[in-house]
Amino acid sequence: MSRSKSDEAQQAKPLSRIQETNRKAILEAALDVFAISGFRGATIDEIATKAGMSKPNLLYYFKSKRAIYQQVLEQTLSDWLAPFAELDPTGDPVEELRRYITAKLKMSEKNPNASKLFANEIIHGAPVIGDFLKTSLKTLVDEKAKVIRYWVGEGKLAPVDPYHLIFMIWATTQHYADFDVQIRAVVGSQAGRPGFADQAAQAVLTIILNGIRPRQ
Amino acid sequence: MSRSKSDEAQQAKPLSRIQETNRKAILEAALDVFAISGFRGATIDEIATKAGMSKPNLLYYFKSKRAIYQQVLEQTLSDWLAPFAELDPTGDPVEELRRYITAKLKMSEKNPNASKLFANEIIHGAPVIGDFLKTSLKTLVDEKAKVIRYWVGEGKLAPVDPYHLIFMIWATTQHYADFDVQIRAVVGSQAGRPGFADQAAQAVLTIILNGIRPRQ
DNA sequence: CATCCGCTTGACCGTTTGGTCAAAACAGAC
DNA sequence: GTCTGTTTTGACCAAACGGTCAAGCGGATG
Repeated sequence: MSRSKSDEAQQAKPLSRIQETNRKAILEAALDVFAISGFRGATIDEIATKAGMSKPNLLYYFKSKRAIYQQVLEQTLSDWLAPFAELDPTGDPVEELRRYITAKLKMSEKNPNASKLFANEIIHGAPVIGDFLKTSLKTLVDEKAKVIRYWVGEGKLAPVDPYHLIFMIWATTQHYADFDVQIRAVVGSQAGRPGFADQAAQAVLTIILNGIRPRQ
Repeated sequence: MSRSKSDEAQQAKPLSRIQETNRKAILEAALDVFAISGFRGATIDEIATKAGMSKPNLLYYFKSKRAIYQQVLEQTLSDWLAPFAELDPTGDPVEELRRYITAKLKMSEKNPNASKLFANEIIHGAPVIGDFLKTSLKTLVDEKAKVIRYWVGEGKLAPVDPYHLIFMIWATTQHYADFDVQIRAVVGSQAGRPGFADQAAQAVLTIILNGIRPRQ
C-alpha cells in the first residue's frame, strides 16, 4: 500500500496546520450528515455549517460533494475492516471469532454513523466502492474463508459455509448500528441503559458461537 | 383493523378499473425507485416514466411524492410482518423458527426491494413509520418475545434473550436483500447460480438453530 | 351530434442546491 | 509598512426538482 507519486489527488505538498484542522472538521461533519441523510439527501451547506464554515470555504478544501463523500468513505472502510484482517489462523477458532464479533459490536456502538454510511452506500448499489468490493474486499474475504474452512477441516468448528458465516457476523453486528432506531423503538427505554450493549453482545455471541461449536 | 368512515384520505368512492391499474403501476414503480435511490434521491419523474405515464398524470393519482412513499411503505410493511405474526406458541419451537426464517429468506430473495425500502427508512431515522414502530410493532414483538421466553422456560430452547434472537433473525435474513451488491461482489459469479439461495438458507438455519437448540 | 366527465399533458413556477468567481480579509516574511 | 500567498466570503448562476394549472383528449350517455 505504498503511496506512489502519481497517487491521484494527493500532491506531495504538506498540509498546513489550518488545512489539517479544517479538513478534519469537514470529514467529521460529513460523516454525520451523510450517515443520516445519505449522499443525495446531504447538502454541502449543512456539512459546512456543522464544520463551522461557509459553503464556498468548504469547497476550497474539497472540490465537490462527491470528493468529500469518497474521502470519508475510504477513511471509514479501513478502520472497519481492520479487526477482520486480524483473524488469526493459529489461534483458537471460537476465541478468535469471539474477539472479532466483540470488536465489531463495540465499533457499532461507538461509531454507528460509520456503519450507516457504509450501509447506505451498499444499499444504493455501491456506486463509489463497488470496485473495492470486487477486488480488495473479495481477496480479503476469500483469504479468511480459507482460514475458516481450515478450522472446520481440523474439526475445531462445526461444518459450516465460511462465506455465510462471515455474512452472518456482518449482518448481526451492523444491525445494531444501522437499525438502532428500530431497536430503540421496540425495546423502549431499556436501549439507553448502560448494560444493554453487553446484553446484546452476550446474546449474539451465545447463539453464533454455540451455532458453530463442533458437536459430537 | 376495520376501516372507519373517517379513515384518512380514503373516501368511500370505489376505484375505477383504470384507476386501479394505474395506482398499482405507480406503486410498483415507486417501490423500485425508492428502494434504489431512497426518498430524497428518487424523483417523481423517474417513477412516472417507469410507470408509463407523465409526471402530472402521476400527481393526479397521488397528491405528493410523500403520499406515494407512505402508501408503498405501509403496503410493504404488512406483507413483511405477516410470517412473524404466525409464529405459533403451540408448535415445536425449532420448527416454528425454521419456518419463519425460511419464509423471511424467501421474501428477501423474491422481493429485495421491499427490504431495501424498509432499511432505508429506518437508517434515515424512520421519519414516516417511527410511530408505527413504537406502537404496533413493539406490541407484536413483545408478544412474540413472551412466546420465545415461554419456550425457553419449558426447556425447549437454550436460554437466550428473545429480543436479541428476533433482531438476529431480522438482521441475517434482511442482509441478503439489503447487501446483495456486496454479497455478489464478494462471492462472484456463484451468487447468480440457482442453488445459492438454498445454500445461504441452509447455513443460516444451521447456525441459528444449533445456536438455540437446548444443550445438556 | 352534443354534452359531460374522468383522464392526460405541455408549459410553467418557485425553491433548493451544487458549484463558480472575484474580491476582501488575513497571515507571515522582509 | 509593504508585499505575497493563503484563507474566507457574499453574490451569483444553471440545473434539477416538486408541484400547479389551464387546456386538451376520449369514451360513455343522451
